[in-house]
Amino acid sequence: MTDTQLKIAPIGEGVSLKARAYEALKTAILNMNIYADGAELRLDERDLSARFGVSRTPLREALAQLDQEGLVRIVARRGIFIVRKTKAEILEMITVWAALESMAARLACQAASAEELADLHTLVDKFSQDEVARQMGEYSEANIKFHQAIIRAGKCALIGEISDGLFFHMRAIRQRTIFEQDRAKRSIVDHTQIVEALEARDAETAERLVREHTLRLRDHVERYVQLP
Amino acid sequence: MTDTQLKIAPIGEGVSLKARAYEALKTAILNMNIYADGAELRLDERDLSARFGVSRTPLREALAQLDQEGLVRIVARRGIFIVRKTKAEILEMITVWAALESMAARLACQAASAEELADLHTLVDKFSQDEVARQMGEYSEANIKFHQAIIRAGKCALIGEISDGLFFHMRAIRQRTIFEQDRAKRSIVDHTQIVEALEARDAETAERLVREHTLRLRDHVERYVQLP
DNA sequence: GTGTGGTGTATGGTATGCCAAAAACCAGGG
DNA sequence: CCCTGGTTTTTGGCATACCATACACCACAC
Repeated sequence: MTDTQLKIAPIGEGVSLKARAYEALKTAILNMNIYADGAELRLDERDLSARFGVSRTPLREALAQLDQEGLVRIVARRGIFIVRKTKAEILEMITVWAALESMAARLACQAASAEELADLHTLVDKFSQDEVARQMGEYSEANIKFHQAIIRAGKCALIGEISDGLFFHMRAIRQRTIFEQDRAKRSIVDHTQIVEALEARDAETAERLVREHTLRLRDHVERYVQLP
Repeated sequence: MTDTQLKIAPIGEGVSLKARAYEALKTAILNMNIYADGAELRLDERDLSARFGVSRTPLREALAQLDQEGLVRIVARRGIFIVRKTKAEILEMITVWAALESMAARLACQAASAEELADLHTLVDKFSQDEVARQMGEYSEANIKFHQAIIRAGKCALIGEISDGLFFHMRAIRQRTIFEQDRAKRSIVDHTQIVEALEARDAETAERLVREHTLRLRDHVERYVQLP
């Protein structure tokens, strides 16, 4: 495919300061272990604006957005605090995730292309063949990819958006690899069955398997994961 | 119950100007028929701040929040535009709604109190008995209450939050009573069956019925509703 | 020592003004 | 009449200054 149009170089960072501050803060919060004991959960507008080199205005807008997304909580004349999700909130997020991904699986039975199904198949095969050699971290990556691929195959952008938000909130927890403890083998079996149902275009079964798989994760977290 | 505590009057509206501007704008947009031909879909920061009697800063923050929620779209140096949802987006919202409410129904089979089930029963009986006499508007109200009651009975706050957002976005459409055209009788049957399944604590059936009910609405909209 | 009231300080909320880019407008030439 | 170029206006983005309140600290009375 030859370009007949002149592609304009993106000159400066065409992004607004607000958007950049938002991304910077989001990744900063993500890469921080907010569950550590001595973690500084308080942010200061003036300090941040000085460190970013921008004024408070765009920074405040970025923080307001993070507040709305639930990553931080802004309290008037008190401060801005990084939110630690409670266990109950985590469980609710997994529940919603189960609802959305199972619906995505249902949709995928109609909407998924043969190529997407092949990709899913590959994802499963890949880490079932040499599961032993894999480190938990790599398995976790593949695990995430698998679930995201199902959601994508459902072709419902809104499900994808909401799920992405949930994934983000849970990443701080998932990093501790607690979720996957002792669940890898069971997951591989589950995933295999899910792919089979998708390939058979069996919506009822695919939906049920995905839902049960994720709700089992929910129960696992409820029973064995302890959160501050 | 006698109050032994001194109830402090809320002196001034303890709410921030941003929050008030947000609410005002939200209801204003809601009460506006944005699908009319001559509808003014453009907002102006300075004009709004003058009309509200507040400065641009809190107003901008309120608008930024509405932007994130998808009610308006802010384009730098172009303007702020009220968003008209496309038909595809409406269909996706109904799909997500189906996923969430069916999960809520499943949860409700475990979590719903006898009282909540009785309330649901009442809601169904109420407008099945004298459905003929009801105006479509009243039916629509009862319809919404029914679905919200199911979600509440599931006891998952996050499902409630997300659903509320979806409901809001669809209200502009629902006001046109297009959704319910020719669907009232079928809905009443559906609702009756749903309540029966809930009362039987039959999670599988309740989930399936709710999902099918909402997905039928989706198909109805897809086929018969025409959006600009 | 303890409680109380005042005062200073930190911090988010708000108002205001300027800036740059996009759009609208306008004048001139063909 | 239409295109073209520049100029003005509009509009959201950003910086800055000030405000109001929650909190901490301290002096003082008991």
